[in-house]
Parts: sequence; C-alpha cells; structure tokens
Amino acid sequence: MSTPSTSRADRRRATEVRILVSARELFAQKGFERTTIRAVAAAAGVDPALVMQYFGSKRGLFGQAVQALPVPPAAPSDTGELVDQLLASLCLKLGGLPEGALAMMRSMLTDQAAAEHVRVALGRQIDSVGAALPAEDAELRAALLVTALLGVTVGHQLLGLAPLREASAEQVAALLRPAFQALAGVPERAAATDWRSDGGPAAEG
Amino acid sequence: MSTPSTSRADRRRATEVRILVSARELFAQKGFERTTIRAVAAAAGVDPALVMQYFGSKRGLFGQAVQALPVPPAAPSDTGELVDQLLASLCLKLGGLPEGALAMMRSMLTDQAAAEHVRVALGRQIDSVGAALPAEDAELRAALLVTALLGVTVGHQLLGLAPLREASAEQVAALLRPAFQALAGVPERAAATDWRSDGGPAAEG
DNA sequence: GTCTATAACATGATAGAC
DNA sequence: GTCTATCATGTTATAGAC
Repeated sequence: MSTPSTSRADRRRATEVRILVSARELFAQKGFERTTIRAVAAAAGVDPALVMQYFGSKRGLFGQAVQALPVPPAAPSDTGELVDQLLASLCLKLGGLPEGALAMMRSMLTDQAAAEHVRVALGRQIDSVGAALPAEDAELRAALLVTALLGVTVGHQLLGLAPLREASAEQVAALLRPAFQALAGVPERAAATDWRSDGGPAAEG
Repeated sequence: MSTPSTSRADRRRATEVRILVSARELFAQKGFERTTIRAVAAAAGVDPALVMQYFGSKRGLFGQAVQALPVPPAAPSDTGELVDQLLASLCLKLGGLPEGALAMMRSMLTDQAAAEHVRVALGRQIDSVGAALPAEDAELRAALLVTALLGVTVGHQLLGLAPLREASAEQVAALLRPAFQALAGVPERAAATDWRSDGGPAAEG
C-alpha cells in the first residue's frame, strides 16, 4: 500500500497512549512503588521491555502518565467569591478527580518526587489564595484552607470514608461554606447575613 | 554467676526492641513498601533473617512496630468543648506525633492494611464526634471536621508545608476555632458573641 | 534445643544482546 | 521490538553455634 492508513509512527503513538492509559490507571490504584512495569505492559498488551524503551524508566513513565495536580488560577479579589471558588473546585474533586491527579495524590506520602510535586502545587495554591485574603495571617489561613480541602479530598477519594461518600457534593459544600468563610477571615456578621446564591451579586459588586 | 544479669530471654527481648525501634523509624520515614527487612536489620545491627524469625514477615513486623493511631475518647456533650478538644489534639499532633502513628499515616494511601486501619480509626473518631454534635447532619459534619484535621496534619507532618511549619500550634488553633465551630453547628450568633475561654459557659447553657 | 547465619528461590527493575 | 542477564528484595529452607 502506498498510503497506509496507519504508519509506523501512528502505531507507535497508539501503543504509547495505550501504555500511558494503563499506567495512569495502575498508578492511581496502587501508587508508584506497587505498580510494576510488567503489570503495566500486560494491561497494555505489550512487552515489558518496550515500556522501558519508550519511557526510559519507571519514573519516566510516571512523569509522562501522571499529569500535574490541577492548580486553578484562584485569585479573585473578593473573599466570598474565593471561598465559593474553593468549594466549587472541591465539588469537582468529589465528583471525579482526573485519574492522573489521583495517582499523584496516592503516591505523595511515599514517593519523594510525587511529594515534591504536590508540595510545590499546594504551595502555589496557598500563595494564590493567600494573596486574595484580607487578613494579616493570610498565608497561614490559606494554608489551612488548602490543607483542609486536601484532607476532605483524601478522606473521600483515597480512603473512601463512608460518611463522605454518601453525601452529595452540594451538601458538603453547604456545610463547609460557613467554616471556610470564617477561616478566610470574613467577619462573622457578614457571613451570617446572607451567603445564599442570590447574595452573590451583592458580594461581587 | 548463678544469677546472670542478662539471660537468653532478656537478650532476645532487647534485640526485639532494637529491631522494633529501627523498624518504626524506617516505616515512618519511607513507608511500608520502601522499607526493606535488610535495612531494618542493618539499622538494628542484626541479621536480616533474624527479623523474619522473630516477626514472621514484613507485615508482621509492621503490625508489631507501628502502634495504632491514637483515638482520643472525644465524646463531650458540649459542642464548644468538643471543638476545643479537637483543637487540643491537633496541637499535640503538630507538636510531635508518635512515630508509630506517623508510620501508619505515611503508608495509609499505598498500603491496604494501613489504609484499612486508618479507615477504621477515623471512622470511630467520626462516630464519636458525630454523636456529640447537635445538628441533624452530625455524621457528615463530624467527617468533615476529622478529615480537615487530617489534612492539616498531613500538610504539616508529612508534606512539610512551609506556612504550617512556621506557625505555632496556638496560632493554628486560634484560626481554626471559629471555622470548626461553624462546622460543628454552633450558631453563628453564639460563636460570634464570644468564643474566648470565659465564653464557654454561656455556650453550653 | 534454641538462637543465628547462610543459601536457595521467586519476583521486580533495569541494561545490554539479538 | 524481543529476549536474556544482572541486581536488589522478600521469603523460605537448611545448616551451624551455643
């Protein structure tokens, strides 16, 4: 055939993608250490050595397969809006975190590279949130907000705690909102006044 | 000597303790997977096979070396007091978590047995806290409180986030208190009125 | 006999040969 | 691209020391 529909390069790319998908899934399920090259290769239907050929090492495969943690821009000037944005991102996470981010979080306590990645990503998010907070303890408050979210996400997605799995994302967000507003430094009166959705326009203007 | 100061059994117990101490330290630092029997044996100055002889398997060693997560009784009837107790336990954690608990947390995302242990321990704590909360969403609120605490602890102890490491436990507790009161279901007015130590009696009445 | 050390076997990661 | 060799590790079995 003079013009084959699938060239060598195409087939190679397709194989790479198959390997990456299998790797992402296994890394998310079992973490970095307990995921074996052989298992990834078997899941992708290729020879184990081929995985090494393509990605150099298990760590190289991890880096390619696991995308960075999603770091939302998250720098609205209004504090109430910031809280809403944090809660919205949590809803997304509770709904379904991308498998790559799951894989990164799964390994963050036992793999140095993953730990460093998460540390940097969370640090950036803390800086971003902290810059939007009015209080003097902005950075610490931001760190507490971000780590609290991390804890809820871990408890839900990674540990599978029943009370969190059974609750809806909206329910979680509703309970968390006043707490986060307090943590963000919103005065109690302002927070107690009205924080329903129709209160939004008033807050953002 | 008719009464030797160190009998065989004594020396064996001393060796066991040396192994357990080394194991706990390595498990806390590197997690279950990345800790090898050989490394533990080397740190304890014994033969690797001896470790197997004593503890049966790597998992047996883990079970012996790593104590359970400390589960405080945590069932005061007063909500404000409950929040204070949670914050106090956090202060302890930030000050210095026992190495065994650190080891358990380090492995909770990548080791099934550790995950199950933590899941049960957190579940018990959630039930305990939930039983003390007045709101109808007690269990979910308790789960959010406990996982938020977990996130802060992880961010501080395991990830070493700078803003948390630089802050004092008292500072963290002070910022967290209003948020936790909101999450615990303390009415905004009561929380805003006065949540200093002398405000406690007013809240419980 | 009990404690300790050595060796054997299985699996996994990686590198080099074909 | 595939296969084999090498090294590290967990585990089991066997032999030696007291």
